[in-house]
Amino acid sequence: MRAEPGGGVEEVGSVLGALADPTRRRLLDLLAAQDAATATTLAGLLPVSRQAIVKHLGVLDAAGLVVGSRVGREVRYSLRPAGLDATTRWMSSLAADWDRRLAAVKRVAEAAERDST
Amino acid sequence: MRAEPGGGVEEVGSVLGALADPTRRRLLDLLAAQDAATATTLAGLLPVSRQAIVKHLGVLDAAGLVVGSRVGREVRYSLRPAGLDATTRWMSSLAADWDRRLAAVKRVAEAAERDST
DNA sequence: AATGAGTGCAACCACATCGTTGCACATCCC
DNA sequence: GGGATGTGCAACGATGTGGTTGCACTCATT
Repeated sequence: MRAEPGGGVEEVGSVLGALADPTRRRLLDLLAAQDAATATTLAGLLPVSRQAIVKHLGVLDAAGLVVGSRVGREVRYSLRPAGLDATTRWMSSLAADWDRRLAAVKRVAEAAERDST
Repeated sequence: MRAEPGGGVEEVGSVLGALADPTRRRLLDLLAAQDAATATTLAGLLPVSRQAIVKHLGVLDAAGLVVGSRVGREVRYSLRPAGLDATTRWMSSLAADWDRRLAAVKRVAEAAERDST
């Protein structure tokens, strides 16, 4: 079963982990630019072997960010709108979450400031 | 020199990498909940050694998400509002970026749909 | 049917990462 | 001063990760 961002805590890590690698981010960029591509094609655009690309696509797939579908003898990979969409939403909520916490931290800092002066 | 999210591409990776580890995310949670804490204290709250905590805090510091300041014989670590703030902003812009691309992908998909029918 | 392009699987290597332990050094407090 | 507490450094081990290569297999094309 593929990871569905927005679900459990486990998925958070898989998405962040997938996004942490620069080659995988480039892969997402490339896929966004051309809708769909095969591992072999992508390997021609990046300075790594096809097998390395395949592994990266596997990680991205496991994180629910990408999907591959077989067409004849080749496998076309493309972005997974649902997964990416969920990820962006989750990121926004995480950002909001942190905003709340930072606000709390700032309040404490200001209170300490007042106490010391 | 510490990483400043919102700056170059390199920092993106360091922040995502820092956030990818569950123990580090818990560390951020704990720091958000109590404003400041030492590595020794934090080690008491998590199932890992103090040294492991120290390393994690080092990674978080390198990503600009946390800061440690010496107070007598102990070192108090706390969240770094500037770094986290920049990170949340960057995440939002990344999300927006993806939204644009996904919209483009969807247009292409719909066009293909029209062509094939 | 035979060749070529594309994929899948497995072994392997180098290196990073997460975790440990042991010990030396600094600092507070009696 | 001397003991307790906290930090810093270093070595080490296990495991994960990014990358490679080699080879077998599948499918299209002629």
